[in-house]
Order: sequence, then structure tokens, then C-alpha cells
Amino acid sequence: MLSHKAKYALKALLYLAQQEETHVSRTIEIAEAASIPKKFLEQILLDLKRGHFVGSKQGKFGGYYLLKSKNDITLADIHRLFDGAIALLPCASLNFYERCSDCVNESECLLRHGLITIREETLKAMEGITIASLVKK
Amino acid sequence: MLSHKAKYALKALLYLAQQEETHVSRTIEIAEAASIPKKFLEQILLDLKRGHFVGSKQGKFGGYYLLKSKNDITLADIHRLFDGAIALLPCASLNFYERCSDCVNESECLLRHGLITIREETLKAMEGITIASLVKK
DNA sequence: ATTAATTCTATAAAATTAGTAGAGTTTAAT
DNA sequence: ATTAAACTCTACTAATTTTATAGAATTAAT
Repeated sequence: MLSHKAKYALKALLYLAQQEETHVSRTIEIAEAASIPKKFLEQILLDLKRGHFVGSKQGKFGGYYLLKSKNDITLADIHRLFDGAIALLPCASLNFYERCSDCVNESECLLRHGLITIREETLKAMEGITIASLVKK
Repeated sequence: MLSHKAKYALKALLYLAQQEETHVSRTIEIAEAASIPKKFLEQILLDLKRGHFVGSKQGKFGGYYLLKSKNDITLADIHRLFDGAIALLPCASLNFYERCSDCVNESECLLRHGLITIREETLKAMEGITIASLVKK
């Protein structure tokens, strides 16, 4: 399951994607439109900024706007930024690889092979869902 | 990501699947073979029993054995039993449906549609991974 | 200067996860 | 009957993660 953070991030990105290109959206505006606690959203938008998905303008009349194209922000990206690995175990992950704490012999692990298959299929599906594709629905 | 419980459950099922049909495995035997804390495994095996995946024989010389066929225990089953919904949000789940706490209008939610697609694809993949398919690798 | 916005750091409450403890029950063998 | 060896059940605890909240600092337009 997605964390609230990841869900809120997606809702915020969807909001931004539906505004005019030139529009800069204030945090409070996004928070109210998408039913997200404002102070929590502040943190999330900063994370999205650090991830180079959105840009910001500081000071009066400042706010946030999409930095990347809607077509280039995928569900996989947002999952990774807020919830980490797509894979079901760290040993089957591409971007968050780690050995399982209880692993004795990774190359002989029966579980790992199946989980790599799942990761490949899930990832393909998640990369197919973009902010643009969600808005168009 | 899978919880330790789900991972341990899968490892325990894989162990059982590799024993002879008639063999009854003690908890301590599975725990040592699969590097799982014994007391934790006790709970997990009870959950698997309540889910009708394994059967047990009580008393001296008792233990656990597979109840369902290896071909009929899928990754999706174990995920659902220990980690709940396959879907990324409760509103996109078949077996664990729930409204999102922050949802204003579910039928108009842009996120939900995409997440249902993901759930369908992930589920198909996870139903394709069985204990039997993992053992054969 | 003032106002309105983002940015940053720290904190806190709640929920979940991972694991432990110990008593109780069942069964087989002696 | 008694004992030994196993599963069964309930409760508890420690650690971690999640979900926020608070408040001061910074930035920019008027």
C-alpha cells in the first residue's frame, strides 16, 4: 500500500498538472483543493522539489509548479521517492538493493527469483502510469 | 515490501513443500532450516493454519504439513493473509476495499482508476507465482 | 517596513512491526 | 498415571515508522 505521503504527493501533482502552465500554486491552495493537511503538504512539496519533480518560487506570490513534464512523472518515481523499493524484498530491488538480514545464501534463495519476476512486471506497470495518463482519464 | 511475517511464511511453506508428502515438520526444525526466530514462527504457522494453507498434528511427534497443493498457494494468497491488500490504496482493493479517509468524491478520483489498473496487473503476476513454481526454480 | 509566501529543524502522538514470555493443551510412549 | 514433546493461545514489550504539528528563519513583492 502507498503511504499517505505518496498518495498526497500524487494528488498534489495531479492538481498542479491541471493548472495552466504559467500558474504558480500556493501550498494552501493545493492543500484545500486536494484535502491534504497544509503543514504535512509543505514537507511533501519540499521532497518533490528535492526530487526535481516540482519547482518553487519563494516570497510573496510564490508557490509551486511542475518542473518535469506530466508525461515524465510516473507512479514508479513517486513510489520510490516516498515509499522506497518497488520490489517485495530488498534483495530483489534494483534501486534499493540490500541483503536480507536472515539470508544465508542469496544465489540459492528460492524466493528471490520469483520476487525479481514480480518486480519486473510491477515496475513495467507502474512506469506506464504517468501524471498525464491519470489526468486524461 | 513484504513484512518479515510474510517472508517467513513463504520460507516456511517452501521448506514444507520440499519435504516428503508424509513428513510432518516440527516448528524448531523449520525455524532452524529457514533461519526464522522460533517463537515468531509459531505465530506465523498458526496464521497459516487458520488460513487453511497448512495442517498440524498436535502432541508428541506432532508438527506441520502442507494442506493445500503447492500449485494452489500463490504469492497473492500469502500477501493478503499477512500484509493485506495487493492494491496501492484501499479504494482500489478487491478484498480489502475501504474508502480513503481524505476522499471527497471517489467516482471522480483521478488516482483510483490508475491504481485499479496497477492492482489488476500486479495481482495477475502474483497469482502466477506459486510455492510449486518457486521450488522448481 | 510590511505582507505573504516558502524553507528548515525539532518535536510528538499514534500506529505498526517484530519479537518474547509463559501458561495451557494435546498426544504418544512408558 | 506420568512424563516428554509438541502445538496453542494470550498478553506484553521494545523499536521503528508514520503522520502529522509547531515555530522560527528566509525570501521576495509592494
